[in-house]
Amino acid sequence: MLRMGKLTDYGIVLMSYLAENTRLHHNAQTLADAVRMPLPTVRKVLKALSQSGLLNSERGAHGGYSLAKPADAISIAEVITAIEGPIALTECVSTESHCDQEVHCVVQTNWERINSTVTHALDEVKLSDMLVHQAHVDGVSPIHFYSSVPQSDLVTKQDGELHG
Amino acid sequence: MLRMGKLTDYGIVLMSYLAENTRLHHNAQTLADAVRMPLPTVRKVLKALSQSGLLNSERGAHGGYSLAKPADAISIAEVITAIEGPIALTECVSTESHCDQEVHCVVQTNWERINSTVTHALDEVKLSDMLVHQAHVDGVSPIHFYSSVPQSDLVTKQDGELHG
DNA sequence: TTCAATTGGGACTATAATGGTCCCAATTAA
DNA sequence: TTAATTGGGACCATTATAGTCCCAATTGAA
Repeated sequence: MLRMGKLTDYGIVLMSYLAENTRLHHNAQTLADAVRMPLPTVRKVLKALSQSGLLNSERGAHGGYSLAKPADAISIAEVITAIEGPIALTECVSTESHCDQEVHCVVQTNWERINSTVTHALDEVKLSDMLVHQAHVDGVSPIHFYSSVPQSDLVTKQDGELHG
Repeated sequence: MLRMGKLTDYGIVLMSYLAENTRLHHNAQTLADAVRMPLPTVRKVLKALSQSGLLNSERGAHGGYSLAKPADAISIAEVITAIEGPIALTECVSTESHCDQEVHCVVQTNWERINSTVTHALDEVKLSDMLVHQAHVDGVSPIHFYSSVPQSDLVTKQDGELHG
């Protein structure tokens, strides 16, 4: 099974949500509520997306996040890369690889081709393509953006509860 | 990073080797030697490939493995599936998924599309495509089929360096 | 028949990766 | 100043993976 981390899935969901509500102000707490994920995890994902330049962030009171580019200019590949690092199916095509046999490795060349094939495929799918219901459904509430991810796992333990 | 297990990489290498030497008799030990991987691991991978019908196997003395189909009829997707199970980028598109929100989950539909895009891409690459040097090099020894995978294991993991 | 060479089908363990949580510093507005 | 908020980690528990090993079943040959 080709795998992608859960955090990346969260990332797609969050980005999709932001793509839908570009006007509003979104801080981590708001997003966590809207998407029904635990705040700490949401914050982690948002940080990664922000660091990669996919999100603009503002600190301080009234801070928050917003898309750095239009939704049709953000590809799924970018989101994946933001959270999981460069797309590389095998170690040998990653930049950190230092396999001694590289020079002789015929397989590597082919992996690179496969890899770029996949990367291209994921690059053609834009964030805006994820908002299908825009065209099909009217009046869909944000609740429909819930992740594919297990709610059962999501224990709501949050670190922001300092007020007694 | 989109990940694929090392065992799958081994699998590709082994399959490639078998595709090159279709005539000869190949038992696990022979293959392990040819490809310079530890025997137990090679056996594990060969079992998986055999179980999925990509390899024919013969038991008993003089037993061994051979490709079940011509190399141009075996896709990379098949090999991946044989070793890692069905290709599914996220849990929600896998058959074992039991996400309560599935009905409401708009994202899922899109993931399925992305997933099939990737699957198709990997389906178009055949095992025979991995044997590039057939056309370019003459007299290449099996040694060139070494895996992309760690001889000296990759321990260079330092991701703590994050500053925009 | 008996033995040796193989694959089949696991079980098992140590290690690495991941998910998830939490803490505190820096920033900003009121 | 104080409260709200992001930034940049550290930390731990759980899971997944790689890798090894064992023994039964099969087959060919002495």
